[in-house]
Amino acid sequence: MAASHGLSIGYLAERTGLAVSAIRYYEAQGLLEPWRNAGGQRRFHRADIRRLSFVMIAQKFGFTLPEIREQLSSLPGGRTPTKEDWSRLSEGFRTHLDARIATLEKLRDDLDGCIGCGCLSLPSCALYNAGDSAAKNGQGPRFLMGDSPET
Amino acid sequence: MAASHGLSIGYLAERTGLAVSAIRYYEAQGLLEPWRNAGGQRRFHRADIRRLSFVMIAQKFGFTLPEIREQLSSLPGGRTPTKEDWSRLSEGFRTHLDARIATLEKLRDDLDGCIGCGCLSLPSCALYNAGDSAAKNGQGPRFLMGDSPET
DNA sequence: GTAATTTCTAAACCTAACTTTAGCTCAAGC
DNA sequence: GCTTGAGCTAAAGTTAGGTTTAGAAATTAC
Repeated sequence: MAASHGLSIGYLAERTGLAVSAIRYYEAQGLLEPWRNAGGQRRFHRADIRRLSFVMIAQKFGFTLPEIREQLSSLPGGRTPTKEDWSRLSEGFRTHLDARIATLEKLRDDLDGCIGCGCLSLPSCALYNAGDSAAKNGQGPRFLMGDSPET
Repeated sequence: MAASHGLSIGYLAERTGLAVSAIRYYEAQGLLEPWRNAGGQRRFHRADIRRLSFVMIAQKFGFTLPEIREQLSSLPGGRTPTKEDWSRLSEGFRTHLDARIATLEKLRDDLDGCIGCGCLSLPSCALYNAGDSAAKNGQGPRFLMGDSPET
């Protein structure tokens, strides 16, 4: 099944746990570049298993496919990550992850200051500005939640 | 502009910073139940500003719209959250957030144990099982990244 | 009273990351 | 050599959370 002359897409799927359709999709996104055999079927390098493993792990850290493609293409000759490459790239994962955690922790701190408050006033409540990695609109919300009585 | 007999959707948008289309969408998702005036236009309670504020905050904590709808409907008579309701609901936010943070911290710990490793072996690498709030498929991945040589 | 703004509905479109379907071709097993 | 199973492509579908568009009706402003 695992032909000596390149791996089939089905074999790769079996080895990585990915769906065949996902592997084709990744190719379309430029994460892999299989060649074709005489009959037009995709053939993969054994190293592509490692490449796909890297993709799967990078996704866990919240990277998008375009970002992962960039990480992969930062490797000399667009090669598949080696053990040494991994050490370098994973430092970037660490940074990315730390930032996500910090954002959530800030949100938690703001929440703690708000649990007893309940004003939910949009102009003043810290929760509205907490955890924004980037401000969305020019103006941002002005608004409130503790307002006047009814209707 | 803010008619004494109910608020227009445009006014609500102005007060909350939400797009008019988003407010209509939230209504379609069951988060709001405006009534209609003689001409068929939506009219909202002033308390709906608070209701929308709650929705916006809950989204920051990672809740989906169906989840937020449930939280709102857990209130007696489907009322808009009061200060007291907020204290109770926000405890749930805290729990939810703590879980998300814990997941990411576990991922970070696993990464730290893996940075120098570089095996990326799918059957044995902790990164594959780290941070899964729920196992995805029946079987799960078996797989690897540290495999045999090449091609 | 008329013009400009809002609002209305329904349906289509958007992004991300895939999956599903349809209709065919290729490859492998016996 | 014939029957399956695996693979191929292109296009459409999926989910979440909305936005955009089109064309019509209501409301507000002057």
